[in-house]
Amino acid sequence: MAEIIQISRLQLHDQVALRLRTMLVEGRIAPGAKLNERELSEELKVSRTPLREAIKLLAAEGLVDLLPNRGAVAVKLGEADVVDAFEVLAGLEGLSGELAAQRATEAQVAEIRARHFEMLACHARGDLSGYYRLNAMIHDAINAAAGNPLLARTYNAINARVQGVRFRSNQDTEKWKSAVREHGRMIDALDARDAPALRAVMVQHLLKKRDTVLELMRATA
Amino acid sequence: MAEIIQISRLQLHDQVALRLRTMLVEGRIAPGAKLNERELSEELKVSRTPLREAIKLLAAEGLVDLLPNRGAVAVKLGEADVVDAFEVLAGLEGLSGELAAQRATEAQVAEIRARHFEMLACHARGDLSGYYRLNAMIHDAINAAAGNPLLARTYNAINARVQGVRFRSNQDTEKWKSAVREHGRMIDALDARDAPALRAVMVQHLLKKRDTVLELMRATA
DNA sequence: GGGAGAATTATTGCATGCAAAATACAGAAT
DNA sequence: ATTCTGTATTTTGCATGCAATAATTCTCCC
Repeated sequence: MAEIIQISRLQLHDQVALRLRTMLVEGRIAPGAKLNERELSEELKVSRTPLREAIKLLAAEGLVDLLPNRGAVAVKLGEADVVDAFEVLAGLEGLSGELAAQRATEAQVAEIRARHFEMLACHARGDLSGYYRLNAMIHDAINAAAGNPLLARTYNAINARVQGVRFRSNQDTEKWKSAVREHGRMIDALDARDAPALRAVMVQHLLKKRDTVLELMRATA
Repeated sequence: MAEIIQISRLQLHDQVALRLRTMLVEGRIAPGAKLNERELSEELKVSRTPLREAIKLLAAEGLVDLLPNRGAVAVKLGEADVVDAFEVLAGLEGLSGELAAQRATEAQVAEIRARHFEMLACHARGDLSGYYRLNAMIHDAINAAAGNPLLARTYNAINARVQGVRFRSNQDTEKWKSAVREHGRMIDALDARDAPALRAVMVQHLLKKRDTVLELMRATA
């Protein structure tokens, strides 16, 4: 209940930021496209003031570039940007894994393990979107278990930048299988409370994902 | 010249954000204090619109908290917040060191070494503010040498949160000497291109700084 | 036909105005 | 005296208006 009230009480600029964010991540606003304030304010049925505030927020998150006196454009990620983003994400996830292995409660470990099996089920069924959903949940849970909200927030902010390309890079069967195996090793390391191992496997996992994304970028370009 | 034009061309909301940021970091706006829009707009001689945009930016950076329909308050860092921030900073600096050891050009290494000696000079003279300035320059240079602009930006954003407490924690002679020794080991590791060593010493350095800051917080509280 | 320059249009950036929410306050009831 | 309640004031949040900058179109000249 409280949740619903919270959501309905979201201020206009936050609602707008939310909608714009998904539009950007899902590619409904194409990379490189200009964000016209009048058009968007009509489409979203809000005045320009909250819209502009939302755009400033997205600029801080790195989802749009702000050109003085010329408005905002959706960022178009080059290979270098993707490499940089994954480098930072790998560092953050590695830290997250290290901390989670040390700090996770048994209940948290059990929950992560359960999600892991649900994810295996999605993999078995070939349910990619379910897999992605569970995958994100597991990573969120690990971030939560790490017990550092700032780390989680920072990770999510940077992840949002590459979410678009991540999400379009539907990996092939072989890569998928290998990603699942890596997830298995994550669970093992977490069970064993082996912090360096969990760090290593999470970093490795992300670097592999980076390569997949880069391959896709090169293929489509 | 271009710099000056750039600066004068800074949009109003960016100028306001800049001024507010320093006011927050330097404690001219006390932690926990409310940011009254009318007061601030009169003090900074701007209308509420760019002021509000600037406040939103600072909220994204984590320097102020936004309470719906009740405005913004300067964040008051608890011990947990400081611990979290330094944990993330240590992770990022560790990564930065690791990459810098691999990627720095000889010219960059030389420049960092030169700055290091200038810093030693400040230490010898007991010039704390010069020391801090050089210290920050060295860390920026290492971030630059790491060759990941996103990493540098992320580091700076999180560093801004704790800049206030960092900067007030004037360490005693013994701690200062030990910090200088650690910096020496950084230069050695960078010279030797020993990435794991540079990572380790930078993480260590930051964790020590964290302890110093925590001591000060406990002492003043 | 093509290009340089000027006028027009569109768009952004900032200021102001207005309504809704929150806070402060005064008085009454317990 | 304290707490509750209704009102007044303040303050925030959003919409709109206006000026300045950039984009576009049109005209004139080559």
